[in-house]
Amino acid sequence: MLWRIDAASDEPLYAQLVAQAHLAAARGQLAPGDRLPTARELADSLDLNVHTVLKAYQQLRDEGLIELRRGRGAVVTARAAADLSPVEQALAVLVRVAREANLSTETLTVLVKEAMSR
Amino acid sequence: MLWRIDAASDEPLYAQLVAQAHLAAARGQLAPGDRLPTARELADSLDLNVHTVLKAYQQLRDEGLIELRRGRGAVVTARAAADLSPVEQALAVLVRVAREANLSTETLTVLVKEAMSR
DNA sequence: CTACTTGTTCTAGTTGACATAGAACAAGTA
DNA sequence: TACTTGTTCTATGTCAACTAGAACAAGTAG
Repeated sequence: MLWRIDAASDEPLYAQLVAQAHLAAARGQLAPGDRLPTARELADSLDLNVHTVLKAYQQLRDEGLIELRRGRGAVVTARAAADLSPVEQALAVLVRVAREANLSTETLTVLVKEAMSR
Repeated sequence: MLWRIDAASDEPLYAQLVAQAHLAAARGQLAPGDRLPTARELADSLDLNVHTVLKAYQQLRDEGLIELRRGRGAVVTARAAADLSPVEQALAVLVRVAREANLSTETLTVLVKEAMSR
């Protein structure tokens, strides 16, 4: 899969990695059993710190997308096959109506987090 | 309107204020022509710094919800009547499908910001 | 068994956004 | 004119994110 990181974004680097992995899995670019690059490899190629990548991997593990084993690296789990297309569709709708209401990205983010915490 | 601020939230205080004002306007608790408390007043009652409140007010002005005038304070604009119910509905859908896909709030936030930036 | 790989854990330092604090100022109100 | 209130400026403290380096543990591969 292709990793695209925006260092200028206000979104944490590790969170960007997590989101990208989810999208890749949803698009079939990551199949169950596939291996992600080792943390040290990915950190090298993206010019990030190993710890940043590891934080992303650990969150991906918490979310059930990968398994982590010492000496072996990160392996995509069976559960990773989850279909994200409903999410992308819901996202598109949300963005459209939010724009119509003149909501800033920041404001919308607060609303999303609030809605998720309920 | 009632202001509810969560100091423990990872969401910036000013952003919480902005989101709350939008919700209040959408729910009719803020009608065009209404005045918000002055920045100094609101800062006092919420135990925040004036600058924090002013930052929220300035963003609300940028988003077209209020007008700011020295000596007078913050007045809700006509545009504030925008209906947020489509947004709340879209939010509910998004949260449901995101939960089904096991996405964390953090991950979903990245996806939202990415979608808004396109 | 041995050598190597790779995630885990620890400490430490830097940076930038957020929030606080205080002050002077400008533009409007009464 | 006196007062209110947003605007702008400087300064400071705090915290998460990121970087950095090291030692360690558990697995892989020969």
